[in-house]
Amino acid sequence: MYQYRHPHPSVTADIVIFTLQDEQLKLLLIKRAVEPYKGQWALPGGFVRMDEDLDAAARRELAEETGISGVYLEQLYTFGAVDRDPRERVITVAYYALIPSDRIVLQAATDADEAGWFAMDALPALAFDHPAIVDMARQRLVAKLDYSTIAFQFMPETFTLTELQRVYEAIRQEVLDKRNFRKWVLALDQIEETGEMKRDTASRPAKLYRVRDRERVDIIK
Amino acid sequence: MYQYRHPHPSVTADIVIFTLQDEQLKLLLIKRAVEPYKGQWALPGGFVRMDEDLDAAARRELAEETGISGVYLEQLYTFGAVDRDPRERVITVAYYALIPSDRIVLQAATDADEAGWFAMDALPALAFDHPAIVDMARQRLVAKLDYSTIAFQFMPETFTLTELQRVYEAIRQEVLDKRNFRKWVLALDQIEETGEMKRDTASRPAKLYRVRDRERVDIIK
DNA sequence: GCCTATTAGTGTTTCATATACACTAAGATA
DNA sequence: TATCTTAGTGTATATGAAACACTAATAGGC
Repeated sequence: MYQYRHPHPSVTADIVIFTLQDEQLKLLLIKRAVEPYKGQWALPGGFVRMDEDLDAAARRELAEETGISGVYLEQLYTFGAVDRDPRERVITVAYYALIPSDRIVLQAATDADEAGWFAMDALPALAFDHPAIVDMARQRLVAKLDYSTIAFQFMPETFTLTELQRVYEAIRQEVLDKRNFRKWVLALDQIEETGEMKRDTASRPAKLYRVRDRERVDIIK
Repeated sequence: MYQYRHPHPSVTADIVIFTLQDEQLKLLLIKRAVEPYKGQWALPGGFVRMDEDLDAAARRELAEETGISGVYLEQLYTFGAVDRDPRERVITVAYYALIPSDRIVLQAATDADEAGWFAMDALPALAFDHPAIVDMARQRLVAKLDYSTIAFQFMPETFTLTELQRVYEAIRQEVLDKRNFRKWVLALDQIEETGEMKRDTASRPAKLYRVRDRERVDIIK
């Protein structure tokens, strides 16, 4: 048992894990195996250990739930309403992560009872205040599309300009002009031609591109 | 004593309190009365109580340290490095607040041993990881100048356009073109003439303006 | 009362960036 | 070889940002 002279809250790290699949923005959710909200879908997450930083806790949870490491992860917001957890005071530091579409792993690799990808416009009922967390994460992602190169984090090693455009369109929920998009994205000077072509298609082959520096997310404008 | 089956961190709310004084961006700091970092300057803040939300904790600390309430307050980031506090694991949810220049209260009204306003370019040594917190707050403030109406939160009830311009110049550390600034700020459609003039000056009187909706901070562009 | 100093107030031109818009090219398949 | 499908490309227009200098109103000194 651990004793303190004043009451202490629990602190968790919850993660909104985004990916793009079938030209749709999707979210990884896990089905809760225990009360409260047993059987309901929720964001992956768990308690921050005493010997790990907040980012490390988020990365560990991400790895445990998805087997994925080395992806873009950013702190979103800290949610600490008194009654957000019916058991005890739990403050959660929410993160969001972006998974390249070629790194979506099998659900068998996950830690939880059941896990699944859900399209943003077809989410199931979520436990706790997770709807608010998801909503804020989506807003942040949409906002960051405009002033950063964050969207590249969704791309596989190589990709075509049309594929990249579909990512922007899926997140912003609108169609973009092809010529203007290409002009804009090439002017960012963040992607380069690989020299290869995408050939497995039944039409004209498309040039393949790669991100110059995958680690980096720049602020633009 | 409070007992838990797993170790729990302490959670605090620390606040970066900005104001503008003498055309300079300033920060409220308190001198620590106890170890660790006794005698050093630090951000105001304190433990989050079990029965209060995070925002409420930040507002309470703000009131205790400055006597000020009802000002703009926004969550900044949560800092939780393992060793950021030498005593025990302390995770701090950092906030920043903006104080109108006419609401700077006497230091006698504060809770702490000693408190004072410091210009951003002449800060004393700060306790804990507070330099990093202050730095992030300054960056956030500068960024928000460009895409929100946050700067109005620094203004008193009525003010002249020149005074408003000085606020932007102090925060952005650059001089702005008078005509372009006025065109831009009036086009925001967020301030209006009071009909009064500022007359206590030894030159041409200036029109006084007020913010239409002081509660509101809009995202612009 | 008038001259001087000080800050307030005002438009237009130029440049850069964003938007609108339609046809040709390359390969696969029938 | 004709057809289908997606890739790839340029220009004209509109909108917003930046550069730039003089007149107006008051206070204070003479």
